Amino acid sequence: MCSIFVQIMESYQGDLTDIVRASSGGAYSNMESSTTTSSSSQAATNNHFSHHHYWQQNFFSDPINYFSSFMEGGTNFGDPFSNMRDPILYDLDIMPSSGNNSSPYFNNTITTTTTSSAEIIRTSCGALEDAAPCFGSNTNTSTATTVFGHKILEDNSIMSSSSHNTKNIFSNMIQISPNATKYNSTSPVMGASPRTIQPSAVVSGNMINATNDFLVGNTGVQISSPRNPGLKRRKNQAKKVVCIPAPAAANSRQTGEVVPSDLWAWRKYGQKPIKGSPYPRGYYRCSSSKGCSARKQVERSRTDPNMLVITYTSEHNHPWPTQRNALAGSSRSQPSKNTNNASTSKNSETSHKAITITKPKEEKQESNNSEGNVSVKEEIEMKDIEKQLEMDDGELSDGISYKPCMLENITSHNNNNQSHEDFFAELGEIETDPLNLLFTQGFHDQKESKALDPFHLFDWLGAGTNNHNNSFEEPNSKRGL
DNA sequence: CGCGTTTGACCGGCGC
DNA sequence: GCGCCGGTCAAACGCG
Repeated sequence: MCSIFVQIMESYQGDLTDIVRASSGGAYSNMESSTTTSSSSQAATNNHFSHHHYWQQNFFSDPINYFSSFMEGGTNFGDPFSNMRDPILYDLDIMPSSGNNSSPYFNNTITTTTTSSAEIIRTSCGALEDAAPCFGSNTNTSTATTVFGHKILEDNSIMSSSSHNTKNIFSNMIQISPNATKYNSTSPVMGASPRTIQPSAVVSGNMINATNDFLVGNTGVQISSPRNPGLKRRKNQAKKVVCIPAPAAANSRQTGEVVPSDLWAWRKYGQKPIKGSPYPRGYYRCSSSKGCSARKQVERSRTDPNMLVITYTSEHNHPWPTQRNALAGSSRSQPSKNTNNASTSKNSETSHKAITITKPKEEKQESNNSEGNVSVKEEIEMKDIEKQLEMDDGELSDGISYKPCMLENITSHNNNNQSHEDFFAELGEIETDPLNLLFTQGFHDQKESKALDPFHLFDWLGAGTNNHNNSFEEPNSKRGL
């Protein structure tokens, strides 16, 4: 299973050296373990990337908006566009359903801390095993559980989960451990009790509030023109760090990283070698809209070259890019691409599907969540889990319901099943994914008809980012399986 | 033409 | 005060 940690940091000048693995298994190991019978070992890690291109690509929608969207039912940050759904949610939903028979396995766990100087949101994403058919071979052994949960964790949950090494999905999470105390004193948003983030035990507090504090509280953070003296350093700038499995280097450009795609259009404006790291850091800003201050930095973890660390800074001040915008400038070709036919038939078709799939066959009315369109099926499946989760998370009860989109066979998976169970048991309330409906139906349909290639969606989702190169263009060819 | 990347230079914060 | 370092700019260039 792959794990993604999103870390929200207040006034954190993160040092990637601080990134550590929670466990020896590492994200990849987890990813692998979920998809294969073998226990975690990093042996196969390189091959994972291709398998997970799909989710990687899709998973990286703007975490800021992503979180905000579900935290406040899409209304948050004081952002006029907060209602805009983050494509990431789509991604999350898509994944599970995209699978064929074997249940796709996909978890998304988000945690955060309120009090810590570093606001942390973890996102754990299960490997898309089943997407594998589209991506090529898959070790695909035992049934992967279709666990598709988006969860918000409280720190205790995290803690405990981390303690269950073999059973908990968190056990192998990579953790970003910022120098939590570094800027405590200066951070207005920081909680009263800053604390150091421990590698295995991260988060605390109520995520919602924490996030709100962070997100909303930081809305006042201004990022003006870079050369503006007062703002250049942005010590207090809100940051979110995402650590993900890095795509195969071979798929990247000469000097660039394979940056997971999202719907936002990013333009690279700089690259710098980072001291202490053999890998350069790429600087991207949102090109979807002029004046958008959203930026991100992409670099490989110095501690684990297989991991990409993406730091998001600031927020988008505009709606989701339109299709056109998302695609704008994305046409730049990559020399070695097009090895995969599936990836070539891009955008028009898929995007259309993705966009048009806006209503689930069955909708659940989330009273508090204006966007809470969740299929009944899903809800039922998640009922039990949610019950457990609800108990843990009082914060989320604010009408925010964040549910796993596709939860199938939750009990039917292999050796990792239990981890999921533990996982959910320890998680906070699951929220309804506001974006579920978008892809939910689409994938159900797809699932049934198999007519819809996950790649198509993938393409669509990936269209917003840099280029084709970032992604999944060569799911098979680069896989090395 | 409009978008992207590349890349050297510039600037400012920070530590010594 | 100096140098290191990270973040950004902006010109040059590529691509469709």
